[in-house]
Amino acid sequence: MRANFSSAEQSRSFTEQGRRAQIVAAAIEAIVELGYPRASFGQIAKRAGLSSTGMISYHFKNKAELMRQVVADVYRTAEELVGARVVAADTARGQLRAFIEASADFYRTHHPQLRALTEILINERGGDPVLPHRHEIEGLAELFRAGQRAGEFRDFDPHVMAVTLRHALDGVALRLGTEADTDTDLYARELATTFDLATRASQEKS
Amino acid sequence: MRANFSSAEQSRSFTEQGRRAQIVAAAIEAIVELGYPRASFGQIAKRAGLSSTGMISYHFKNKAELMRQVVADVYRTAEELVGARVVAADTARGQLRAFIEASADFYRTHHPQLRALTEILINERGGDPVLPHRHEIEGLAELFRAGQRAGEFRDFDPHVMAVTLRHALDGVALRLGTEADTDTDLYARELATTFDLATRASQEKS
Amino acid sequence: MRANFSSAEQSRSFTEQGRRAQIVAAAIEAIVELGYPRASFGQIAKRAGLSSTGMISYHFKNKAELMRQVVADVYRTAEELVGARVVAADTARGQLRAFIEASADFYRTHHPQLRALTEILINERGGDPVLPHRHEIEGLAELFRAGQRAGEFRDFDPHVMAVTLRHALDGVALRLGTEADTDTDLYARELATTFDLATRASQEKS
Amino acid sequence: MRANFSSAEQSRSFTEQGRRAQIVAAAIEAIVELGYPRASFGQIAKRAGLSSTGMISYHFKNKAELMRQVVADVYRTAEELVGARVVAADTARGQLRAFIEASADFYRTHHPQLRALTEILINERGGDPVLPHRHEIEGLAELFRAGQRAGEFRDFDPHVMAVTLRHALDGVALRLGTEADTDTDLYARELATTFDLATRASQEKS
DNA sequence: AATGAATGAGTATTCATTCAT
DNA sequence: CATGAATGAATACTCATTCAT
Repeated sequence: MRANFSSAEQSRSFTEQGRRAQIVAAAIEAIVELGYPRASFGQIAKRAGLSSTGMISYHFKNKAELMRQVVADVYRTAEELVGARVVAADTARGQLRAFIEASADFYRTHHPQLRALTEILINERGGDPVLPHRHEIEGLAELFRAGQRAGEFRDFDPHVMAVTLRHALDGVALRLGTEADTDTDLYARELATTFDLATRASQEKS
Repeated sequence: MRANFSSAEQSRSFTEQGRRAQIVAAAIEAIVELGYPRASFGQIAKRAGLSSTGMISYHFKNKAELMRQVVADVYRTAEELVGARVVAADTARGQLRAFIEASADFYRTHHPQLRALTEILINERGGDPVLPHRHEIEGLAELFRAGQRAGEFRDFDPHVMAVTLRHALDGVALRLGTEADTDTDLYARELATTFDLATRASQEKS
Repeated sequence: MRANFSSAEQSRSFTEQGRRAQIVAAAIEAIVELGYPRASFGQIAKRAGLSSTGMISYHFKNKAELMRQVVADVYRTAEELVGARVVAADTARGQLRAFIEASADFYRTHHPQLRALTEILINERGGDPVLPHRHEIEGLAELFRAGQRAGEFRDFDPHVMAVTLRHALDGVALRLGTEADTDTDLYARELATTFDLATRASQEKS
Repeated sequence: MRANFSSAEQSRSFTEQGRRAQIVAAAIEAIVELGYPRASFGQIAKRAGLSSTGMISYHFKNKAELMRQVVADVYRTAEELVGARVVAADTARGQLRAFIEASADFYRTHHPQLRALTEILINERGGDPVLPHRHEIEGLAELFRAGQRAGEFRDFDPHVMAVTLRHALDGVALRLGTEADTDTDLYARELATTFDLATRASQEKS
């Protein structure tokens, strides 16, 4: 009954995992609609179809723990979707382009999740949740370093470039929230070209 | 009346303007120290040397109005400092570099203001405050368009590039808040090179 | 059925009686560690090795009923241990001394029970639970009256003296909770002398 | 306007001191009527004539701080009333008797305060509030030591006797709460005799 | 007999805002 | 201008109790 919970995660059956996922989804909804500071347990419970905020506390020790779960879930999903496409590419340039395009796709298909993630990371400070972001930037920096070693990329600071790309992508996510008509494909193409030009070794063919 | 504002800001003569500026400064302090959701009137009053929150309500109709004032003040200062250095350059490429370097300088010298601005813009939604950000992006896009018309820049989407640059710079500001040892000069140099490479008209065929 | 109760208390055979005793013991632990107001069903269940508070409600109609059971259990145990030593003495003076010494021994060997009892009696009011305390004081008063009839004790108010002794002993119990190094033997000796002097018929004219 | 606040303390004028005293009084009422665990801010506010619990938090940082204030107030009053009568006596025996009688009087005239004090001290553990009690016991022990040095008292452990007396008196206070018809004068006389007999040097005349 | 989920009332505390002085 | 008191709603979180399984 609880063996196949990973597929039941989206269902309405009230298993522990199901309820937790339901509450996480409601938290994302609430943050996107109201903004982090107004995403109270009351609002989250309402969106989760719960009759009282007590149930949230029953499933999550803390508000902080709930938020940590939101962050972890979004990161996990993003890494699964983006990572698969990055490793499928064989050159560093190809991986960079794949990363940017897969990220943009992820923003388009999961933009509430992304918006919620951004708000939480900005507002929940001093705790652990920022760490994953740092972890992700390190992964990007490593990609850049590998490309530099392979002679595909010019000589730039990999960490700074990783931060730049990461936040440029975050910017797209934020646009998606406020400008409904944002064309993600355009952004993806432009960003891919922009960072290709900015990173490639000068003698490379485009 | 507004010419000697910066010197009156620190004085003890509590003109209407002075009090407002004092409260705005205290709000920035509070947001930076506590984060937007915990920057209450109580905390702001304490930092402004006021013994009651009533005075804040007396000078600002709303909390939203206070936040709007913070945003407006930071934008005005930034535009003054950055704008002066941008117009001093004669080519579009030079202006782009000047913009990036001046922005980085501004972040270094005004990074609490920047941090507060970012937090407010993320959290305070649905109202006017986002408009200035949009206005600034339009200015950047115009700079890009002018450079393209002059043949200095390659053919890219000016709006997307403006958003990308804007958020890449925001990323630096966010780093400054969480990583104390961030080297703004390094970021400035790297970003200038990055966006120069990403925007300039191709010198070699590609 | 109740003869081998103390050994069944630790066993894993969860007879009705065993479960109830287990919960009562956990309640005592919780009260001692957290104080009465924080000794919630959750804390009690955790200490009883139960995974849900529902089981407590299953075995006890009320929180009040559980507390009443705690009080009753402690009283029964105390009366058994102390009573045995009191009746073994043949004079009233001897019985008084035996009572004090046995009580002090009981506090030393059962001081969590005593602490829990005290906290419950103070906080749980308006119900029956205070009655046993009154009953015990009546027993003490009777001891004093018998001693007075026998000419062993001077003429004092037996009820007041019973209350005085009862609470003086309670004081020792409270000390044991807060001052870890309390010397029960010293207290026992001093109290025995004190109340012997305070109660015995005068040997010299006064 | 605020100069004579000590007389205005009981008045209905809304000075800071007056409001605090009013809330302290309401807290005592609530504890006596409902017991410590049910003496919530809501109940206290109701008894203080306040329309919301927010006002209590406005005047007291914490519930703990409010309770600490209750304890401090009751101790201060008791020390004033009892201390005056103790120092008026010239022998240690006289001081002991004066202490017991003054304490009993205080319990009679201030028994809600005493009841509240006892409940707080039992339930609020681990904090500072217990310290005054310890301080008071030290004072009693000092009285006993002085009497022993003067040859008025026999050789007993002054600390144990102080604890015994202190808790015997507490017992009277507790009786007053549950047995409405308790005769404080009887208790005072009996306790005075009891502890006189228990402490006096054997050759002393009574 | 036992579990875990659910409920709904209750907890202290914080908040922006108002108002009399 | 400024204060401090007051309001009332909102906050996260805990609780005893119930109930389906």
